[in-house]
Amino acid sequence: MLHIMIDVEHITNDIFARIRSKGKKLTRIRKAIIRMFNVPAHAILTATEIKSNLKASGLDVNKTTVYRELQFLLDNSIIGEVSVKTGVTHYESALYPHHHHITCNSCGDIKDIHTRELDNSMKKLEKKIKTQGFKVSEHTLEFYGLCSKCK
Amino acid sequence: MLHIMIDVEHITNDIFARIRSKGKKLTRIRKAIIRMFNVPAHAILTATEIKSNLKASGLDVNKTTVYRELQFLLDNSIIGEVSVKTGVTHYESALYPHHHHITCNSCGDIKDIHTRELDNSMKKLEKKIKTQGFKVSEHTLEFYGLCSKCK
DNA sequence: TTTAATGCAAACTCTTTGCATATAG
DNA sequence: CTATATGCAAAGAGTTTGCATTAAA
Repeated sequence: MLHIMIDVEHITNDIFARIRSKGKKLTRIRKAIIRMFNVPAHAILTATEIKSNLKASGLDVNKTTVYRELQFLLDNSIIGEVSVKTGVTHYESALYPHHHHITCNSCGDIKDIHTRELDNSMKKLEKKIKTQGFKVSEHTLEFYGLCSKCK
Repeated sequence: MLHIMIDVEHITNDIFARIRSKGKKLTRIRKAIIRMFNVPAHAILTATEIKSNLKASGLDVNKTTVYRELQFLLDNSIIGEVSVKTGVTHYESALYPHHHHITCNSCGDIKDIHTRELDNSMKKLEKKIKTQGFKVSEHTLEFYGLCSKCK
């Protein structure tokens, strides 16, 4: 089992500093959402989940604000979209090492997968695609199946 | 460049036979949509695209019918969802060899990618994931970048 | 003739936009 | 103060549902 250490506090402070330096504001809501994404367990969240998490912690925020905040965080490369075919957009921190996901087809739970053994053949493949006319900037790899609870 | 020969007519007839044997009906609309997916070029389509393709060929079909037909084809494993993060659900034939896609971030065009060189390490990886409690049933691999026209 | 498929209207979810108000810096 | 962020209402996509009608087998 590969463990990757992540200094959540350091990452979070970097994000806050970057936002300040751009003249944008660090509101309670913004800070709460950024902290929600940047936890050791690496949260994968939808707009609705963020809204209810905020409510649970005493912040009753309008859904419009949540969507606008997600757009802001996307624009500033603080979060990214997760490519899972569930119909609803999922987001995750953009500041964690490159990794992939496995989604449980039964309960919908999503877990991280680190696939260093694939990285080399993946790089070769992207070069091959490049020679075929396409310039590859990123890729997503998603696994689907049943988690230990559901199988 | 790897070419894979696909007997479209044979695949299509198999699908038609399967539908008949289940007591479902082969309507003009159903046949037209199935043929739309099962072409040598391997179509990747949205509900809206299907509706306008049908209209172009003289069949003005209600959008509800298109969505219900897509659901029917999904339920019968005749098509599958494509995992691209564009916000709209894309579908493709489920009866083509396992492959992946590259999406152009500029024009939205999607092309097939065959990645046989990756298959072995992918299988190993899925076994590894299995030992970690998850039962993997499928995976998606999507590349994003710029196509030759847009770069 | 019987079951499946279709059209239409309406509803529902997710997401975005316009505008007035509130708040961080 | 002044730009940025927020709330509210409304609109817009994409998709689904209920019910009456049509068409395939």
